[in-house]
Amino acid sequence: MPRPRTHDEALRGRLLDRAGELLSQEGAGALSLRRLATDAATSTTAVYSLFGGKPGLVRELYVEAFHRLGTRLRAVAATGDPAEDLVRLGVAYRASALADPHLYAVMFGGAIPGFDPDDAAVEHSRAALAPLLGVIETGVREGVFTDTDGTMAVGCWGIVHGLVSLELLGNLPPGLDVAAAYERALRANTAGWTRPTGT
Amino acid sequence: MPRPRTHDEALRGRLLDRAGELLSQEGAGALSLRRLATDAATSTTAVYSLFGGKPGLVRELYVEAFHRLGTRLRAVAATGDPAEDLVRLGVAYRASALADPHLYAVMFGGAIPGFDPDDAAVEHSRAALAPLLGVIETGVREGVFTDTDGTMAVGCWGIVHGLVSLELLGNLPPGLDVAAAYERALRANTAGWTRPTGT
DNA sequence: AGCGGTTTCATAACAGCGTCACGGCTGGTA
DNA sequence: TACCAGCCGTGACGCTGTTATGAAACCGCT
Repeated sequence: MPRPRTHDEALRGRLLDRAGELLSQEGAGALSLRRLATDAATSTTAVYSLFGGKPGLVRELYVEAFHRLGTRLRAVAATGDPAEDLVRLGVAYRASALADPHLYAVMFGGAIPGFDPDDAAVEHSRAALAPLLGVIETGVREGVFTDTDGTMAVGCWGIVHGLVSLELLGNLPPGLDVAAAYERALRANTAGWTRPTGT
Repeated sequence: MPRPRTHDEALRGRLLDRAGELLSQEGAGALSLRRLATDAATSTTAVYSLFGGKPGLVRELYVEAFHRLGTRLRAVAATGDPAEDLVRLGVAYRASALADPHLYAVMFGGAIPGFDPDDAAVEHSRAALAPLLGVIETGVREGVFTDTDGTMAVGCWGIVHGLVSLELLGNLPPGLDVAAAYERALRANTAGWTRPTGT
């Protein structure tokens, strides 16, 4: 009979914790299997037993990262105004990215060369954005937003991700008040999807 | 007297051409100095003489990439309607990125680990976006756009870059008509910056 | 209790990477 | 013509992810 898989859960946790620390504190370049194994008092082979290799390990960090992002987005309280909620979601998204830029780079920046998320992992990324879809659906139902086919969610995700990416990569003009510009850009984009009312 | 620098311009051109080919055809992972040197019938040391190292070589590709992007954007003819021009610029931007995704990854994706563009290189990126600034300025002067402090350009660049990034990384939902959704999202965002007129 | 099959993980090696010290060759300068 | 700064080929160093090998630990079974 094949012995059931009895991986060392403590070792697994240690590796994942330390990998997250290395990534967050020193960036993707510092996340090498040898250093990770040394820091976790094991050898590089353990990573292959537990995760199948470096990409498998990074996949866990990737999924965890979207889990955290989803938690932060779900924590945004509804104000009753879908347009306002949308902007607040965007602000929370940016805060999450700025809180751990290297982790954000793993999610969207292709920071680790050998790693490409599979479809199942990408599914986690979409699940994290459920609050965005919820707010838009509410707004459409209330007649505030004009979206008909889900394109609005794509557009909102696009501008949020794009601005955060540009900021993290240092491509925004120096001296710009990023927080203010970010919020204004989000409000403008939201306005473009908002049904004109007699305000 | 020190002899003036008499770099082998032919060798320099061969290296840059082949580096661009390797990057475009097989991605950032295929761009190794050893392979590049072999393909160009030289040795890796030549890259250090001519470019100072791999980051220096990639810097040339980076600048060239923005030069091409700028050329494509400048080729977009003005229609007289700034809002329409803005969308067309966005479409040209996407076409440029899709034409060479790996090159786009060098520009914005951090595809090559050791490479971070210096300020002068980043300046080239902003220069390539001059047509965007021009269209917005025209729109503001004509009273079509409501931007006052340049935030609109940041927002437009953000949504364009964000959507293109998500598309290239495979994060958009499968089955989506990307071209149509992209253009609709751009029109909505533009509408959010457009002064309401009695249409 | 003790055995056998199976998995985990340490050791050590391999190929590939960017980088650089060394040194021969080249070609403009004096 | 003699010189010598600069280019670039050779070879090495330390790093990376990966893997073949083998010992030890563990499970279910008799």
